Amino acid sequence: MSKGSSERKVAQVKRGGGVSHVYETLRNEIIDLKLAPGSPIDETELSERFSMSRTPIREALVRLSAEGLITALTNRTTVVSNIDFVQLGAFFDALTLMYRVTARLAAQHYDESDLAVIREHQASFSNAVHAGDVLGMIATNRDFHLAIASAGRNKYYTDLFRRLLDDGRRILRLYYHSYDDNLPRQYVAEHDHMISAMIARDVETSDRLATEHADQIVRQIRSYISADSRSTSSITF
Amino acid sequence: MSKGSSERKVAQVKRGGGVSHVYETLRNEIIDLKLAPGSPIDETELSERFSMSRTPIREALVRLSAEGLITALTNRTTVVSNIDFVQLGAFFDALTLMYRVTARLAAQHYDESDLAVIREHQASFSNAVHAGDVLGMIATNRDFHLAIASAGRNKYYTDLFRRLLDDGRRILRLYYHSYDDNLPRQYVAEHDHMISAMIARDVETSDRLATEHADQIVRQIRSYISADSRSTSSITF
DNA sequence: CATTCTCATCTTGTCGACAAATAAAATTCA
DNA sequence: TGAATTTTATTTGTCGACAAGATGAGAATG
Repeated sequence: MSKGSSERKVAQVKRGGGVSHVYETLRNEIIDLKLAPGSPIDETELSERFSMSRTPIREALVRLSAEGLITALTNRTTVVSNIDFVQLGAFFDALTLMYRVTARLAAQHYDESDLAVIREHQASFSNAVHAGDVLGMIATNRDFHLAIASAGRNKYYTDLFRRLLDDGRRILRLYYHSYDDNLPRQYVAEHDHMISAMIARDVETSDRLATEHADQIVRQIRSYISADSRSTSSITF
Repeated sequence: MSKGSSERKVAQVKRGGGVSHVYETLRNEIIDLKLAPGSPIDETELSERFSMSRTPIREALVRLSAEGLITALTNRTTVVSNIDFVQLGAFFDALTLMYRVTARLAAQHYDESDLAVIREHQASFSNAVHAGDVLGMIATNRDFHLAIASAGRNKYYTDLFRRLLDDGRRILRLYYHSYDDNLPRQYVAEHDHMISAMIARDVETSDRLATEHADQIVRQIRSYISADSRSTSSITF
């Protein structure tokens, strides 16, 4: 713009690769609450930040909008979607059901490669817990459960579960300062039990353990919300 | 382009309204199989057809891609997604579960306005059945069940259910020529029973009826597929 | 005659610019 | 002073054009 012709494009990785980069970057920032709910998103600003035209930026935003992570008001500025506390009950309901269903299906359909991936994520989660890395816990926990869902071989459940876990990440991120110290260790053990039941191809036990795990997490989040004074101030508009 | 300056834009409805028009038009054409699975989608061609630039066309395509209705290969032409017969078991599984869950929740949470909408769609379905309008049946049946899902007040379930019902529309559309004559009438009766159970707020009966209804539909589709010789030739990709 | 390389053409991905719509600021009028 | 209205400015939606990558035809070579 100002420097002239010599500066082409620094990190023009691939033709079409910039879009997914913007998409994933923004997606992570939204889920990790680096972009606060309700904060406006300026296309021109992003265009400068990623040093690319508004067109690919726009495409990434459309994708995020389709996922419900941002809300696009026509002709007005688009904003980061709010965390919908009104639908919290629906969230817990669906989350619990997906925990159960994916655990059942994983016990039925998993193969050795699935198991390897699951164990890997469980190890990462365990590491994050012992290191006291709360953000790592939240992320690796999500990956662990998503790996179980993948082993279940049902894309419909996997897709919904991913959406739920990501919404959950945002909520947990909001309350992570009060993240308890002993609960994560318990989660590690519960994960191990779930893996054992899956290996035994024991559908009913897998279901039961998943239910308990889900109930535990729901209870945890509920207690955070009721204990935290911010819960009311976060309910915007 | 050639005529000069006098022709501006004929149906420039609203600024930003063209995108959703393209989106919905293409969406319906894909679901109704007017656009065959695997058929290529040319942006320039659509640009001429809707008499607008490629930019809004592209935005609609990104949305459809996010929904999984079209598959975009980078730098290559995008195609209408295939009906995934490999995942058919997963489809039936998720469909049945959503029938059950939404019926349960509707019995718990519906209000009078929901009931009115549901009855309206049921009437439309009934009309389509008596008129022998197969395409109308498929569409109104979808709307009926989606209305029940809405009454359940859980956006996660509603969104997944919509996706499932639309995938189901494509499959039914593929086999509609063998659509049986007496089954639809039975469906009308089953729908009425489901409404009655909902009004009685009887969760367990709603669940049971939904399960039976789902099993019936799954059985129907399965019989079509096994009876139809096209089932193998349609497995493209 | 088959195979590989080259080149032309076509489609997509990206860009800069302009127009419409909205939000903000300034001005006028009661 | 305050409310209504005009003006300005910012931001989004759309456009036409160009460049990168891909597809396919035809030439060249073995």
